[in-house]
Amino acid sequence: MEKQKLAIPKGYRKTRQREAILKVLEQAEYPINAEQIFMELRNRGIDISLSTVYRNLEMLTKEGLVVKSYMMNEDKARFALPDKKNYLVCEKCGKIVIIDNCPFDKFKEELIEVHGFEITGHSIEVYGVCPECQKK
Amino acid sequence: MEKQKLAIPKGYRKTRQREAILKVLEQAEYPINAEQIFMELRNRGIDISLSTVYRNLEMLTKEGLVVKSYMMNEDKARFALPDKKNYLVCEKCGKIVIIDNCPFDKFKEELIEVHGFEITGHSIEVYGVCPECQKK
DNA sequence: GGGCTTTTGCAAATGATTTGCAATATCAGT
DNA sequence: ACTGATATTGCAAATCATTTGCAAAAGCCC
Repeated sequence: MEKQKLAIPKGYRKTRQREAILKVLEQAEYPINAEQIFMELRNRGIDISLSTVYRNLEMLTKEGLVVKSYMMNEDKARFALPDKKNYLVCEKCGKIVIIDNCPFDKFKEELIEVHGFEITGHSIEVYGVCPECQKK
Repeated sequence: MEKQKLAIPKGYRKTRQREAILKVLEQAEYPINAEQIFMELRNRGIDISLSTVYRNLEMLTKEGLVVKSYMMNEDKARFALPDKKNYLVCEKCGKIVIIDNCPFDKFKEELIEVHGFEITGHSIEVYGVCPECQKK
C-alpha cells in the first residue's frame, strides 16, 4: 500500500497558496488551526492572506481532503489530513498524540448492525494525562 | 445501578435558571446548542438571558456535568449530558442517534497500553447515512 | 433577616470566520 | 505561447457565536 499523494481535487485550480497549505498540513504532526497555518506559511516566505487560508480549508474540508475538529476548551477549529483526525490530548501540557490503527474500525460492524447506519466517517478525541505529566 | 440524579455542584448556588438549563439538557435526546436551550427555556416560560445560558454551560462543562462538542459543518457548540456525548449523525437528514454502550470502553486498555496516557474522557462522533435516508 | 457573595440581564466588546469586490492568476482551447 | 472565461486572491468590512463589564437582584450562611 503506497502513501496516497495529495492532489488538488478535480475542477479546482492549482495555486501556489493552495499547494502550500496542503504541504503544511502534510507536514503537521497533529491538527492545527487556521492562524497557525497562516503563520507557518508566512514563515516559509509564502505570501498569503488569512482569508485565503480559510477559503481553502473550507474547500478542502468539503472535498474530504481535510478534517476539521475542535478541541476541548478551544474556540477555534483545527484542521488535519484524515490520518491525523483521531488523537489523544494531554490535559496538563496539551500534548497531542495521534492514534494510529484506530480501534474504531473494529467497531464499525457493530455500529452498522445496531443502528443500521451506513458509516462514512468518524472522529475520536480522547482526553487524559500523558506519561510525562503523570510523573509530575 | 441507579440513574444518578443531576445536582448542582458544591459551591454554586441553586438558581431557577441553572436548574432549568439542567432540566432541558436532561430531557434533550442529543446534543443541542446554546440558542436552542435558550429558546426552549423561553418556550417553557422561563425568563432567562442568553448570556446566562452561556455562563452556566461554561460552568457546567468545567465541572464535568456537561460535555461540549462541535458537529461537522456547524459553527456553534453543542452541549449534552455525558451519556449523550457519543453519537451518529446522518449526513443527509441530520438525524442524530446516541451510541449507547460505547465501544470505546473496550479500547481504553489498548490505548493506555500503547500510549501510556491516563485516560479521563473521550468523545466520538460518527458520520454516515441513516436507514431511512439509505432507502431514498 | 441581614449581609456577603454569587448570579443575572443588558448592552457592548471580542474574536474567529465569512464575504463583497476589484485585481490577478490559472487553464483550456486555439 | 496567446487569450478569453472563470476561479482565486487580498483587503477591508461584515457576521455571528460567545464573552465580558457593571449595576441590580437573588441565594445562602449565620
